[in-house]
Amino acid sequence: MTKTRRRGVELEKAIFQATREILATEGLAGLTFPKVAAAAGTSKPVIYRRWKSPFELSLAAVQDQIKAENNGRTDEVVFTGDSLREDLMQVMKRFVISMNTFGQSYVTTFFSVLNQEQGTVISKIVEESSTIDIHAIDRVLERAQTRGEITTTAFSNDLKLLPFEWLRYHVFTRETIGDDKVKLLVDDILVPAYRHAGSASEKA
Amino acid sequence: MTKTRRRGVELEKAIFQATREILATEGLAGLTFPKVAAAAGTSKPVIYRRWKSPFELSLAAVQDQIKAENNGRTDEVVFTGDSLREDLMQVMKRFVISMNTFGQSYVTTFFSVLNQEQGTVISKIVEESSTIDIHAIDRVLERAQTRGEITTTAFSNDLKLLPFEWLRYHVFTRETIGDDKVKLLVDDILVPAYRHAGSASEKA
DNA sequence: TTATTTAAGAAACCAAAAGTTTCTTATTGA
DNA sequence: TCAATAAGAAACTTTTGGTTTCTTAAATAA
Repeated sequence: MTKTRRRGVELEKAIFQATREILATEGLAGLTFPKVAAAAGTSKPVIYRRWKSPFELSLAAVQDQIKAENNGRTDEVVFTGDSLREDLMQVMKRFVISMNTFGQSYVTTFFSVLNQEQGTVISKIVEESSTIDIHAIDRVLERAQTRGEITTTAFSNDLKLLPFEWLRYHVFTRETIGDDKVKLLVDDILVPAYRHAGSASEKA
Repeated sequence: MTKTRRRGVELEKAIFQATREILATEGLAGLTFPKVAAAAGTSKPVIYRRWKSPFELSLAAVQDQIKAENNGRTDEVVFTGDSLREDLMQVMKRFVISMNTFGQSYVTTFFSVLNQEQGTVISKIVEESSTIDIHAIDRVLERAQTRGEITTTAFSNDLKLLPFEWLRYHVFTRETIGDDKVKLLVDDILVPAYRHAGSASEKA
């Protein structure tokens, strides 16, 4: 009988997988090297040799998943709608999908809990995705302006980010985001807001 | 020299105080009975006799503070504005203030981290405050309808809760919520959204 | 194929900190 | 003043995270 002994990337994949499972069930606070080793069916020294802290391991595990699922990022989408509403629906639906897959554990585990230095690392990640989100909205707005649906594309970043942040909130609270929320967002919030900017009353 | 030895409510207050301090600095993950005992200047058995887990203690400590600061709840506010916009500003500003005081630690510490059963307890708390929030918005909308500013008060709870949830999101991410966000919310989001409902185009 | 290198896994060990028990004594109030 | 209650000190147990050592499987090259 040949004792099978995994090593290299194969072993690493198993460790990442185990890490993500613990992250999902117990959060970052419950992630310890001994637990990971047990869950991955390997030994503690293997983990300690590779990573300095559970936090670093968690980042690696999440990035591994993002890399694996990195087909169809919100960034490089081709918009095909023929109205502001259609384009917005495309952006938001795509966002919800990516959120409900890898985003689920990624966002949920990484907020709160993080003390001092760790917070900055997460801030970086959020900032990056914010850039992508804003970029997507900008393109949608430009298309809408070309069509003549809106009269300006000059909106604050706060406004542009609001829909994404609101959806993320619901990920925090472990709710499942359904089509109803997306529809509400697009039809009752975003479209009116963007159209409203062209109107008269701009109070200071 | 008389050895002073606290007991009863006096002692309990000190324990709650210490609990909140640890909660604020290290989060729920860092809250342990020995630490609380040390911080409160008492002994471990005192804590162990009263609470079953750090989580239960944390709930008690936060509720204690809520009870103490329970003057001026969003619920029983008398609205004095003479427009939909004014009333909305009052609601949201009050929310931000309460959020920036006890809400700060309360919300920040309790999301994520929570595994299974704990999540449901928190959901309860959030649900309760949601009820209050919706109630406040309802009253604002009724007043606006009476004034003739809007034609209906029939909006989904999702829509009514959106502003509160968006603000809470920013509390999560440890940002400070300024007047700019409140103004954006009221002028560029809420007022247009509520007014929009009366308009023609209601797509399915 | 065999020798050599690399790295995984088992097991024993250490240290720190959470949790428990016992006993003493201050405080309250009958 | 005495009895009942509850706080605090201290010793102890248990758990668990982290480290070290050694054995041996797997990969690589001679």
